[in-house]
Amino acid sequence: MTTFNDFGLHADINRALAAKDYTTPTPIQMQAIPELMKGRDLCGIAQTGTGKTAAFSLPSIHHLLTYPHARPPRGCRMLVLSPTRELAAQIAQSCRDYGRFTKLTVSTVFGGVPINKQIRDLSGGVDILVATPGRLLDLIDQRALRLDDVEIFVLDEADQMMDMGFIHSLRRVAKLLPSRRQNLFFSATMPKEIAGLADQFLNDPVTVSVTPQATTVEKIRQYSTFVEQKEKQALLHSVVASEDIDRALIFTRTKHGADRVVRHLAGAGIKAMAIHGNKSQSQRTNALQQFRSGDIKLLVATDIAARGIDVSGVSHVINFEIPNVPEQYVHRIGRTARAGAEGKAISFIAPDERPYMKDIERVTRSKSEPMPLPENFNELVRNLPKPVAGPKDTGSQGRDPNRQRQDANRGRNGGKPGGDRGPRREGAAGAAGEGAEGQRKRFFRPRNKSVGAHKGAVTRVGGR
DNA sequence: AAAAAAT
Repeated sequence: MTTFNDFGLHADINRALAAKDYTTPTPIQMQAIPELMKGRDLCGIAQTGTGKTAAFSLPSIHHLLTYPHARPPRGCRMLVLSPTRELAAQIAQSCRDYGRFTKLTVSTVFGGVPINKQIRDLSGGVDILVATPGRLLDLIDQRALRLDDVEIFVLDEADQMMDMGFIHSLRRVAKLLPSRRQNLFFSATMPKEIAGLADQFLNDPVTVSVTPQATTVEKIRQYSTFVEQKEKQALLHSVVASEDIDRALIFTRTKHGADRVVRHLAGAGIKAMAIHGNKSQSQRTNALQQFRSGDIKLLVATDIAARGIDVSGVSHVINFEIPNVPEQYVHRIGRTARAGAEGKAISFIAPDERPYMKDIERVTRSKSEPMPLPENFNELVRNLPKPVAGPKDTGSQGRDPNRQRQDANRGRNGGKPGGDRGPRREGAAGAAGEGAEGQRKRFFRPRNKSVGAHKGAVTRVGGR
């Protein structure tokens, strides 16, 4: 049987693994680590929880140690991009753990927190940088960071990074990377568009897949209940009371919805916190930290927490509202039953959500078990405690009519999703010289066929 | 259609 020691990783890494009591690699680690140590590009189809972070960070740290190199001032040797701040923080923490017996430096940069410390951290250069796209570009624009020295580039949750609003940043980042580098690309699902992108982006990649396309994790028992939207809150209270919950993640479709659920729970004397993109970064960090520590057992979240967030002991995922993208369901319920544990997913399905659930069952090729409403449900609905007042209800209302900056960003993406309308619109950046070649659709440098794929094979770009 | 990500 393969153990971590068999990979021939740097001794300092093995020491860290031993300290963590890690001996047996997961399937993705088994497949990916040897190839990555050869310097190959990698296309990984995997969710977090499959051991993905270690799969890419261990061989990368090995590379950084084996080919020592002075830290490039204001640069980094390895760059990891993540779609959410929480995930970035989590990845950075893993890298620190694995590199704890080395002198490698790990930094993380994302928005919502002061930038000055990040600028200072970067000034002398770092070995590993984990970032979200917005702040990364901000730092680059401020000349606090450059990407010329990146040897390893990791794109995590690539399918989410392809979304509108991310893709522009991603293209910019890609252009700033040196052409010779190792690319690692991870995506939980691999729909056609992503596969196409991966193809442009990776150079003769090894493909590893540990979850068959968007299928539901086996260990999770899935239940669903048909319930009117208005009565979901009562059902939630009943579920919280009757289920043996260690930790539960409750997903809503909107940020507002998440807050409302928390206020209702509070009204019934049930402690819970919300996490979503309208909360300040400190509130977000705090909520996640309290959920991790067990101070709160219920975390109500938008899909900000659907991916990647790795909290052990999540016994239940409750879909208070059904996601309308089936893949998102897979991500959500993947927050439970992690690392061999068992888990339960319970979905509340309002009449108008039935089609979504159908879609989900088709995509996951699984069917959830019906969970009946409790006997005394009508009574529960009638006696539902009032929610505690929200911030809006408490104090001065609408004393803020100058709220018209919402649309400030609108102009940029112009909202035309698939719109290939005209080659012009490179938006804000203005006519940035940019090659005229038909590279509208090329998010990344075209894949260079130049054989070899070996370390030495210098890939050239732009020479056409 | 919503959410995320820069201020």
